[in-house]
Amino acid sequence: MARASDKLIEQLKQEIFSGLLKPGDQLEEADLAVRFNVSRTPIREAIRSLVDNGLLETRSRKGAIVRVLNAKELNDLFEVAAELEGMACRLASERLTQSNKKIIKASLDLCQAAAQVEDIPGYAEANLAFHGAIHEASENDWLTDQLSQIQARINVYRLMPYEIVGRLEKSLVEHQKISEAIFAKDGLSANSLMRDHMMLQGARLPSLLRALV
Amino acid sequence: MARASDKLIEQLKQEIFSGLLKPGDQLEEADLAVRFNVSRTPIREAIRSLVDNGLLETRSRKGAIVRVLNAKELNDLFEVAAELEGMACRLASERLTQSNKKIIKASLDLCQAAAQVEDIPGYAEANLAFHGAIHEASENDWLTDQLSQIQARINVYRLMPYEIVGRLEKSLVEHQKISEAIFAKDGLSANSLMRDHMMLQGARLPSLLRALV
DNA sequence: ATTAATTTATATGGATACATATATCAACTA
DNA sequence: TAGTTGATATATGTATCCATATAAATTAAT
Repeated sequence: MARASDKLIEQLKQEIFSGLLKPGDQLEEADLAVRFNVSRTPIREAIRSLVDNGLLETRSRKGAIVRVLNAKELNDLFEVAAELEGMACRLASERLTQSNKKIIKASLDLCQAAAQVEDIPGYAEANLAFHGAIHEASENDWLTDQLSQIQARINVYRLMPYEIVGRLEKSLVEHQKISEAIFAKDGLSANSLMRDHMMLQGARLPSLLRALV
Repeated sequence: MARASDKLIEQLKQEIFSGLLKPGDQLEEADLAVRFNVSRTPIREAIRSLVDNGLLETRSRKGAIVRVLNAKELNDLFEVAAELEGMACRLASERLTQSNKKIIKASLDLCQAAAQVEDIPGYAEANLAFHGAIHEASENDWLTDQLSQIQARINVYRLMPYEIVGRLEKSLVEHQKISEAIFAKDGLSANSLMRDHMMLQGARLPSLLRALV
């Protein structure tokens, strides 16, 4: 039997990522205990975990709130994300196996299919698959781990209604170029192409923040 | 008043980093509760935190043990550390302020002083100061945070008696070159010099692991 | 009427009591 | 003698209880 707190962690993460819990929202242990029909103990453990994870923050005796990232913090986060994504591309170039190549290609096809019919949620999913495929191809588990954590953090700020006028097409082209560089084992190009790709996302941050209310 | 679990976390970290608790050692909640004269509750919170931090690991109903990193995991960790340290150098080159420059210089002097008299613990401390100064100069708080966490992890494996025959001198020269590149605002060189510097450390891993018993 | 102080309520931090799963050891059978 | 099964013990997981700090509200004083 899985621990109750583990389920709670997943559930709360979902609620944060889905936007149900918005940055700044307060979490009260007693309320959560009633909602999830468990005692306060596993609730407290889950909250602690999420605090350590950086998704919540606490002030002494003031309970936990969903952490709010300001513009600089988000920018810093994106910079690190861009660097590590670029690193993954470099390593993938150096260590590419046939099977990983296939997986990257498949995810790229998904991106293309979604882009053609302008299926935005579909593209978002395919996009994650594409990046995930590259992470795996890096063969560095620590890196893969870090990136999935960072991605989770970024996703909190990504799901709000955002206009992607023509951005799907551009993103797809960038993906294609990145893949080509990896397949050509050109780690240097793959690295910088991915970094640029990520930084373009990051450049949209200010408008995201404004949308945040 | 600080929370009891916070103090426990620091204490347990110290014991892990100091080698008192070795990888594989089991931590029993009741024992710790007696040792620290608190109830099991803060003990459990501390353990959870350390598990999330990656310093401990748990299996269902089997309690917590000090996490053991195998050769590949350590290698993966070093690769990421090297990349992020390099990134810090690049950013420091781009954003260097006069005050940060002074701090880097000061830490470099500490390294030199320690190296001249072959003061190994002194050099280790100066080394941390040097890297820390560069982290700060990157002006990226997220990066600084990640690096300090990674450094803590690496330190667990670093404190065992390791021979540094002539390594102090070499390390110092590398530090000097890195600083020069940063001061010349040559981010590209600073990045790769630091990456190489870190990877040299990483290359000593196999012997470290053998020393681990 | 406004502000400050005291009291009261409530939510977090910590201790303890209780439930349950796993491991160890012993006994019995093949 | 070796292996399997069952009972007991122990450590983890959960619930609840108690203490205390903080916040809110009410009252009193200027």
